[in-house]
Amino acid sequence: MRKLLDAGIEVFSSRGYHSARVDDIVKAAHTSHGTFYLYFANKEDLFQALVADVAEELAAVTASLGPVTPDAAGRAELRAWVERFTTMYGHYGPIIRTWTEAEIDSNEAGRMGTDVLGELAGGFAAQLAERPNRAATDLDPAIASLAVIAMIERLNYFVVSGQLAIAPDDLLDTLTDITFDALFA
Amino acid sequence: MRKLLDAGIEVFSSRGYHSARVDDIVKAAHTSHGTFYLYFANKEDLFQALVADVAEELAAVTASLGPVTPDAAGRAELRAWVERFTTMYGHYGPIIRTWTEAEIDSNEAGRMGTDVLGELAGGFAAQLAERPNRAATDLDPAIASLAVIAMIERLNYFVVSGQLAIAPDDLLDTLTDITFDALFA
Amino acid sequence: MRKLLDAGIEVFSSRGYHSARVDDIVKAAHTSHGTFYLYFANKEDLFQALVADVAEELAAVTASLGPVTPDAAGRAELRAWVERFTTMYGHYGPIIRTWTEAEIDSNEAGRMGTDVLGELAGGFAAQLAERPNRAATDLDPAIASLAVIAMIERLNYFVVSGQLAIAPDDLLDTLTDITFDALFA
Amino acid sequence: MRKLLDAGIEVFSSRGYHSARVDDIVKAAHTSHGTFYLYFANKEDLFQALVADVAEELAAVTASLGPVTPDAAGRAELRAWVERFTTMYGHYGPIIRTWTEAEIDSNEAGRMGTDVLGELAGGFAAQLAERPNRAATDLDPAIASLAVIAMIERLNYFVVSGQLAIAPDDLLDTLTDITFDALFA
DNA sequence: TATGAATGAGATTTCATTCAT
DNA sequence: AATGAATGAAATCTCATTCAT
Repeated sequence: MRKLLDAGIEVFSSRGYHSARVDDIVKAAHTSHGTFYLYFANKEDLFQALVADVAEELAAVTASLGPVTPDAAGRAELRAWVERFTTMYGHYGPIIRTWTEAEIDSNEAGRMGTDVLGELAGGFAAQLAERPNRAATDLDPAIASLAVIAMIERLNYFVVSGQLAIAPDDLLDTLTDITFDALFA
Repeated sequence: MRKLLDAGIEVFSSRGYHSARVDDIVKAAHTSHGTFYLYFANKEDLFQALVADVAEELAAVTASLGPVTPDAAGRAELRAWVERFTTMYGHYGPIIRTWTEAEIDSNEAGRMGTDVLGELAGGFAAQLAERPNRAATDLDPAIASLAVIAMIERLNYFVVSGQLAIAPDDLLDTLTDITFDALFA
Repeated sequence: MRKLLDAGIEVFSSRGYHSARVDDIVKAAHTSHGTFYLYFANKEDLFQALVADVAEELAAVTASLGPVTPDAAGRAELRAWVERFTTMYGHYGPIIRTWTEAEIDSNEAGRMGTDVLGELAGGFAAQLAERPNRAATDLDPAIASLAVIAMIERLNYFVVSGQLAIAPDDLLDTLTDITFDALFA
Repeated sequence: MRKLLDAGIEVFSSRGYHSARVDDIVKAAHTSHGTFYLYFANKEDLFQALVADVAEELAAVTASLGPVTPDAAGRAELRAWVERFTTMYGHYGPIIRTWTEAEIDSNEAGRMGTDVLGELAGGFAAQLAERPNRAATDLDPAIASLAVIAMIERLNYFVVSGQLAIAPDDLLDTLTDITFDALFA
């Protein structure tokens, strides 16, 4: 079963949800079709299991955000968080991007897409809501948070998918600075 | 042929690239399979034609960016540009998000994905490159530009796909402010 | 119409009956599908028209056989006849071999196959029947005639189709000698 | 798989290569399309497998030719060989004639056509080459051998395909006599 | 008489899923 | 628990034929 899950990551990552064949997965797992259907009801079921793993990881990352104060210490805290996100994304990113593809279907897994990004954004928004003076700026914290999360996820996606080649530090610095300036400065 | 292209937009939008069947497209176009293959070699060929249309629109939007000076006028110029992008995305967004799905395949259309976002980012980066004092900040203009473009595209995506419900003005204001502060302030 | 017939020879020759598409034929004839169906009811109809041409040529060759006496003069006469057959086959052979392919179908043209070879054989058999002393050998003239006709046709086929490369004179000499010895010596 | 091969013989025999549909074959084999494509990549692949079987049989027949001396014993040997060929042809002939049809295509199976007949002819030619006095006649042994093989194959074809109705003994006697006189007398 | 865009029946091929062993 | 051969529904694609112009 673990072999099947790992094979699922591998195959969904390289071929995407729709193009991934059960045959590819069982071959990668060195097992048989029969075994596949012993553990999972169907292709989507396996995918959901992977998505559940990813959601757990994402939740952990969300929870790991400490207070981002409007100073250098806050910026360092934020940078560390972006780094954790990036590390996590480096591992599960391929599934997340497949997830994006599957979103187009009206299946359960698909609908989870924004929810999880929304949760990440919620982590930022929660901190902002507690800052009275933040109201001074005219940006809605919820929307702005979602915007920067969208940016962080999307830029990581381009890096993970190999479409964008930049140094890890540049990625972190850029995302941290824009996020910090936009939300926490 | 026009009917087929329009039907293509419709079907790819609602079902995504892989789930769209040629049968759906010809039904939506009120024509026959034979006619489809008269004009297009296969499903991907039709998709590529649509992508070419979109790429043209994107290029037009890219070219339409006037000078974004670090003042209120510049911010207004940027906001107008974001609005044009959002309008265009409202129309072609469904194809762009399908495009994102197709990116997973190693086909020609897929590979165009980042290229075009890269072009949009290039529009920003070009302006920044001409500003001598910009060098003061430590962000690489190219990467930062790509980051905000990723944000703009992704947030619009969530809105267009109905996963995020916010007022159009809030969307524009948020994206404009973050972008302006990150790149042009 | 002549253009279509010629195009038919060309296309049937190069692709065979089943693989030849009406589209190929009209393209080769520099005309249109509409025009094709103006002159011919369907693909088979055009093929039948070509077969009728070939049958006519074959009948002419059959009729051209003079008396083959059991001496050098007879051998020369036979050789001249084989040469005429070979010349004719060089032109219409491709259609004849397509004909062989079409024989497998239960269409009218197909069924004509052996009939015409039978006619050619009949030309030989008729002469043998008039020779009283021929009865001395134990071969049935009709069957032996068909056998050598089969040989002549088949060997020419291999030459015409490019599967067998031999000098024209060797082809003629071999076929003439075997035929002469088998039937007329 | 054996069922599919047998069904292939049956269907190719009755409909020919191009007209045979995979659907016909799986129906004849009482199996499904899926199973067909489990064992064969496509229609041609199955055909090639059959051709390989036939080629093997043909090679066995070729190898079975003993010395054909220029006397009654040699003639008997030859007649026995022709009988073996005819028996084999009675079984595999339908595939061989389909093979002839497929020859028109430029596929691998097609190209094997003359090669195998050439092998059969080679069996004759090899014996003739060892006979010093044979050089006396002016016929090239290789060409003459091919001519009689063409005759034997083609006449058997007409019999097997039902286009020619003659007694088995007449067929054998005719082919044996002509071949013996042409090559071995 | 000539055209060629449009048609749709029918052929090939794929692949998620089942089930006897 | 594990297997993998078998299935067949569904998808893609072809091409002979029609018909409005």
